[in-house]
Amino acid sequence: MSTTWDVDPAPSGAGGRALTNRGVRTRTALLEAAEAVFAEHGYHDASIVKITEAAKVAQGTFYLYFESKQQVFDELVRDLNRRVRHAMRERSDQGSTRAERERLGFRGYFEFVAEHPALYRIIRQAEIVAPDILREHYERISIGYVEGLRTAMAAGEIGEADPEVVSWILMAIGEMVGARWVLWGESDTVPDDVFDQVMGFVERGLATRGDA
Amino acid sequence: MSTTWDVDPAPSGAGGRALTNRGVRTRTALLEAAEAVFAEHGYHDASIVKITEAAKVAQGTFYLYFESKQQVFDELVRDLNRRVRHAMRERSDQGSTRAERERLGFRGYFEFVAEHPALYRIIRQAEIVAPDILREHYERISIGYVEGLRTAMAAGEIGEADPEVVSWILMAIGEMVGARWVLWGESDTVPDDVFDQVMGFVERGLATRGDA
Amino acid sequence: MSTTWDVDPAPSGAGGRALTNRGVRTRTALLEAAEAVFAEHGYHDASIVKITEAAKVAQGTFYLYFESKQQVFDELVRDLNRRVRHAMRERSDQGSTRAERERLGFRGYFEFVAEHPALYRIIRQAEIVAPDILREHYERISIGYVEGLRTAMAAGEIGEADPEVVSWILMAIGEMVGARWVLWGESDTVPDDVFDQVMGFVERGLATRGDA
Amino acid sequence: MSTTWDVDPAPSGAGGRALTNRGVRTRTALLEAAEAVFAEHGYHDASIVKITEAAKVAQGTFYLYFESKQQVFDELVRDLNRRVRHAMRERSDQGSTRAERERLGFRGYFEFVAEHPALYRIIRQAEIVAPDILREHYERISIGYVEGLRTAMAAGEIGEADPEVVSWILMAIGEMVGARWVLWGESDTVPDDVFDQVMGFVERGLATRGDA
DNA sequence: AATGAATGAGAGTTCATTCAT
DNA sequence: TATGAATGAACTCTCATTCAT
Repeated sequence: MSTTWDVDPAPSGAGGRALTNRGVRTRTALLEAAEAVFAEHGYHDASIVKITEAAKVAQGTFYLYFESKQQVFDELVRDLNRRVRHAMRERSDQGSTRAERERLGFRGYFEFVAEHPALYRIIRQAEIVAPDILREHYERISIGYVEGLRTAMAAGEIGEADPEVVSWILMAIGEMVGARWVLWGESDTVPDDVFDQVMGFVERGLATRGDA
Repeated sequence: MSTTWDVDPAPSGAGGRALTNRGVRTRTALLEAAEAVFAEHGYHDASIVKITEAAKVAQGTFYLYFESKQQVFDELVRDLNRRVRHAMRERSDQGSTRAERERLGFRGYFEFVAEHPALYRIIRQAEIVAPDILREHYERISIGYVEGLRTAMAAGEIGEADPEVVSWILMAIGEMVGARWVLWGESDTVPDDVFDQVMGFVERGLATRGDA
Repeated sequence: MSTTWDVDPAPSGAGGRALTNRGVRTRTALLEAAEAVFAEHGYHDASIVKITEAAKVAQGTFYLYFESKQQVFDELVRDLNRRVRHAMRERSDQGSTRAERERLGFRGYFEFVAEHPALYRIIRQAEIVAPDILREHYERISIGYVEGLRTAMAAGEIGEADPEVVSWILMAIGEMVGARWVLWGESDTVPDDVFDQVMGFVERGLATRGDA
Repeated sequence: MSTTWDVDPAPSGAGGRALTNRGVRTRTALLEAAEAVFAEHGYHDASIVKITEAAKVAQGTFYLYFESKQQVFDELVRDLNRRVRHAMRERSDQGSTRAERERLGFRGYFEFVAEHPALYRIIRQAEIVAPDILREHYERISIGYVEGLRTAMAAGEIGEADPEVVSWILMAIGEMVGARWVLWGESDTVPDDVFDQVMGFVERGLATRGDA
């Protein structure tokens, strides 16, 4: 079920040129440094100097691997998207019932946020800095959701509803709760009682009219 | 029930000094210009030059009324917060049943977004540029919600649940749906079928277990 | 007979904005500094830092008055063009016979080169850096020549010939002799014997067939 | 009559080391690439990357054959000088009378310019980039002229005059007319009427007083 | 109250050259 | 002989802020 954009592209240099092993290492170092720096300072206050310093390479080296500051950012957002989706899918696959998979998926998402607060902030900046890629990001997560929702509806496990709308609602909840209780909160994860409240709301929202 | 931060503060100059009538006019012009410029270019690409040009004053004049670029931005976000809450409350007050008020509140929010897409973008930038004020923004909206939810729960109109968690869920849904169907969408408002789907989910989520 | 491009344009800032007295002074300082720096280092090795240092202003100040390095250069070339033509015309106007005016014009040109070797080098660079403006430069000088040549032909003082072609020949000679004997030469001016040789060639070249 | 600097020097590597066949091929490729790149972009905007890309070798390879960017440029100018002189001489040798040789020489020069506009631009840049070599360039052409002029004077074919001065005048005319009518002009060569005008001026200029 | 000239640090980016393989 | 990664200084240009009038 994996689509083309799930595939991790082979790393290449700024002109699309192939890389030696050494080149791959440097590129990775730069990408990781960029991730950290963007997260800490935000897109605009992240500078190439800071990134190259963090990667321990000279300024010019940056441009051997990326065409511009914007380009690394874009790549980072796409990369993050792949990783979030992977994390969620991996977790939810372990559940045996539909509801359990739902819970595990959310848990997986919150854990991901807790582990990569850096990346979370990057996504949020994309609204201004790379709007197209942000939409792509949401679309992709949405598509994954829609699939599962359709199956569950067909099986009568959840009520009939427009799966696309529902998918955006679920994303919304995940993102906001993640921000409020993981990023801004004091604890490292969404507290159990809050999590239960959230899942309660979601389950009722998804339920066939008349049960829940 | 209005709290202190609901009150529109009397405008003052950069040093907190009182303003003449002329001063008030200039300040207002600058604030409006800033709003437009921040919305169009984003925080970082908005420059003082652009703002003062739009306000038709000299560059130096800016600093007679604001201490820094950051400060105008903060003020703008706070101002926007007041306006959104006002718009929502005004609308929902016109409903007679709880569910109707809920619907009207959401409608009000989406209309506000449609009319002020500019301001919506400003809020989103605040995540990076003025995180404290952004949290303040959400908290205030949350508090308004919580009030209403508590009353409704007491009246048995909706199910028992942690009203704070629910309030954040409602905000999440409003914001994401607003972005997806109003800002990025082709239409000027959330299409009726989508709106119904959203409200359906919300009503089920809020419902007492066993009804809906 | 002065044309529009002979008129010295009122100095203005980068955005075309009007200048205060102080502004005019700074602009002039920058222009003079640019002239010196371009001449000494050539277009590419002339840097804004060097120019602003020479003008004793901060780097940013440069951009209050000029939009780019290229723009100052263009302006400088145009300015120089005005000055060369003025110098030549002024000198040649003092002559009483046609041949004398010819000699005085050349003398004026060589003197100008001797006094402004800086500007001479700037012109030469224009070939690469601002080719359109360079052609403009030659065209304007040519036009001035053509006028005088036509009159002289009508009066039978020189032979019939295409005045435009002749004008380019005269420019060519002036420029090359100026480079060879003034700029690269040891003396500060074209030695008398060389000058006489040059004028001899020119006079014969201009002469009506059969005399000289 | 050929002098030492007419001899095409055996190609060698950066340290003056001898080259294998393969080395010679690489070096030639670089030189040709450099010619094209300098001509298209000008000295400063020509980069080693562009040159090595055009030559299809790696960046580092450049420095196996040349010590610096400047050095290739110098070599290119010298090479060009050889070729222009060769082209002119070859053409003028075909004439039977002195005047005919004169015409053919000019024609040859203009044709060369038309065929190698690229190289023409390189020469012009040398004024700033490699002034000494530019003077060398003119000197060499001048010397060739002087020879011929002296012979013609001795034979009474042209008037007595300082042959050096005359040679610079002739170069001046060739260069300017070439620029004006070949490079900037619409046609591929100097139009016949212009050419006749030019040669008329030159012949009169060279003539013994009293004839022409 | 208002102007606009001036500042200067810092941004992203380029490029001739060197070095390790 | 050839590669291509790495360097780092230098470049042009922007902009929030201050200052003199």
